[in-house]
Amino acid sequence: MPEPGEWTIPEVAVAVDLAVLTVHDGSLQIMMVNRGIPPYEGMPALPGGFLASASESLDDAAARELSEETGLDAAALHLEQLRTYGTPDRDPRRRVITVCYVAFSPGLPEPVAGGDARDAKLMPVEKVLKPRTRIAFDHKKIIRDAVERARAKLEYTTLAAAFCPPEFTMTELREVYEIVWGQRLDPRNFHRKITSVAGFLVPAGKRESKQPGRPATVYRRGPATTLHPAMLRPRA
Amino acid sequence: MPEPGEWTIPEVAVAVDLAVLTVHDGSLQIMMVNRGIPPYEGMPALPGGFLASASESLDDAAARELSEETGLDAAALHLEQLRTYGTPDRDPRRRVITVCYVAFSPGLPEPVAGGDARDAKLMPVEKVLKPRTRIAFDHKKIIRDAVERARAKLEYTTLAAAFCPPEFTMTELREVYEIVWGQRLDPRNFHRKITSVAGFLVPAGKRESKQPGRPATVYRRGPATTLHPAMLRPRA
DNA sequence: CCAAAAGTGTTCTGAATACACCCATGA
DNA sequence: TCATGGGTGTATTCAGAACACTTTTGG
Repeated sequence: MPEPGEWTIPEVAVAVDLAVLTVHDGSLQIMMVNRGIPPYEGMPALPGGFLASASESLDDAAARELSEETGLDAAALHLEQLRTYGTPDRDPRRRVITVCYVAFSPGLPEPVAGGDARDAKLMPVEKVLKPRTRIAFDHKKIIRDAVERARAKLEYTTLAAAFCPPEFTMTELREVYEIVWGQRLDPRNFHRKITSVAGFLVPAGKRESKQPGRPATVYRRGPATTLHPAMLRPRA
Repeated sequence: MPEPGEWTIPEVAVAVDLAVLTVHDGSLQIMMVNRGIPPYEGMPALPGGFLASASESLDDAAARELSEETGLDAAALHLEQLRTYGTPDRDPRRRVITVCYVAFSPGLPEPVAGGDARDAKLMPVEKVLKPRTRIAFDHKKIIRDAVERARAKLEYTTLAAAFCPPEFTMTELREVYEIVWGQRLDPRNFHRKITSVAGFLVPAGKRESKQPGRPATVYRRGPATTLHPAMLRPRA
């Protein structure tokens, strides 16, 4: 292994990008910002940016960019590293590698106020991934990977609850699964499956009755993080 | 998103490291090199190094380092990105982030000849991960993640065959599972499960009879890459 | 009372487990 | 022929799928 200092270190800029997914308005949506300058001027892009200094950790940079560009609080969200993208020509100006993160956010009460988040907006993933929709850099590929990560994690973790507000009903949780997977699930078997996982949900001791019909039990997130056995996607 | 050129880009060196796993001598082993200089002089480390130029892709750098430091041919191996490690103090000399790859290699016929691979040697993972074993940088953590990746992938992919030579028996394949998972599996149920996955194995039309006992069918890798349904680890 | 949503019970089916048993070889 | 490992058959168990049915509300 050559040592730094012994040779010319290639000039590589290190960035972080964020794929913030949320379930909103009946569809899976992703937080995008509008690019103000070339390249890809005026096109939607993932929030992100370069390391602020040589001593900033990758996780800190991700949390900072999330807060700066979308006004969301990283401490309240589940942030995890997705993958690093480093094709030499992914930025036409210079060599950039970007360490990407995924975050899973509940539906936002206010449409993201404050901060530098002027341009941040939610876009349906389905629309973003359409072949004719133009997205900056290789961000479409990143979004595809992020969505696949979310889909896979629903199977064996309690991640779905991260898409829900602090208190929610079984139907809301089921809709998260249905929307992220794009599959209808049997409400009755779903109910049984979820309640059989110890610690996934804890009853809030309340009931909610918005529509006609029997009122639903209100739940909060429980301490469990993994599902055993997993809830596998129906193989369509 | 700030733009490169608008501000001072922090000086960050980008490296790739490789966790080359193999099943050898009845245990899961990993390719390590010996560090010749400080820091961590004389300690085992993962093979790896810095990007050769600003135009070298991450995948190419990984393949190049694999070949340079171990003499293995990346084209013949399954190489996949694991994760990026970028704690600010992981290298005491300067800021380094390292994009790590995992590779899965069959047991090596010759103990890795040629190339710059003078110091490359296999070490049992069990030994490497012992608390008292000292490993350079944060490489112990990386190795733990790589092993967990391998364990998980055996469940839902045909990766195990990548640990086997081109032709192998059902027992050799089962031993891969047993060694990587550290669990005994029932040979009879294993046989049925594997043969029921279309395209996992294709019979080579031969039989092998090294020990007393009925000769085993010899197989080659088939075209399948995923397992449906998955083969789950016994929950011990 | 009726429609609608929440939740329970029951049956059926597919897959994992456990293990009895047969097969084919070397010594 | 016997020990040894390869491979098949089969009963049991467990979990998911399908769906009838009960419960509890709004209108």
